[in-house]
Amino acid sequence: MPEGPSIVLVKESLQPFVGKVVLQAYGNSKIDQQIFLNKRLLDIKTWGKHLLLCFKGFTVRVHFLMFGSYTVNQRKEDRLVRLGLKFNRGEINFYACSVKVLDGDLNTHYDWSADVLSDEWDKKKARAKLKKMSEELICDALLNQDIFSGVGNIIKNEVLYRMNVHPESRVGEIPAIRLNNIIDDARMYSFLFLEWKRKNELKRNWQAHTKKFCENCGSVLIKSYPGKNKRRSFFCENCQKLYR
DNA sequence: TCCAATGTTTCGCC
DNA sequence: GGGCGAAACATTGG
Repeated sequence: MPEGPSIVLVKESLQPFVGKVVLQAYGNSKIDQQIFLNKRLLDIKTWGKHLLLCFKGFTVRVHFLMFGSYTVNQRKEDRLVRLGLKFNRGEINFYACSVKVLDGDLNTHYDWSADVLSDEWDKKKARAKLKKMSEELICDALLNQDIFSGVGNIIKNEVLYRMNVHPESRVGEIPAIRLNNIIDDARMYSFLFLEWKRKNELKRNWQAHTKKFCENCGSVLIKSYPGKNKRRSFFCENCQKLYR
């Protein structure tokens, strides 16, 4: 569920509710649920891993974290609903997610150019941000949502494998061309992820994530928890160059 | 059966 | 107050 492309698919699946009016809101989220009553769902957007339900004057941000889920027109019997929105025809239910209300103009809350899946994605800005953190390891930088909003651990592992760069490489030591390639591939792979996930063949296309062997050279892939983030990394010491 | 894990925020300590 | 790490949250597949 959680990486950016998966959230785009959630958005797509909820399109039938856009333009509809909320008749009832419920659930155990701490937000004031009165605010939804008789309000029209105007639009659904995403910013990286954030799902954004837009109403007049405010937006609800849903973040699925690791384990969040949702159902459409049905409920999970054995789960508490975090936030449910009932419409004239049908309902949306969110579970085990983070829910927050954002007031006013969404554009004051989000820099769309940081979202790797956005039309407004700006790789030059990503480049400039990376320049300011030359000591950072690339495995941490790729997970930085201010730079690569929407990139998660799977995308991180796959991009570094595809670009032949070791996760513990220092950003400032990676040659400019190669760093540019990583930036480009973060976006490119995110779209591949989206289409593979849509067709239910994402896992089949993983080359590094959770893999045992390098399909290029046959070496055993290293599994470790590098960097500040200490997130699971899979990489080939033979094919992925360490810059430091 | 158990454990790790597609994520992020908050809290406590130094 | 900053930096760091642990804890918290909560679900599912391997």
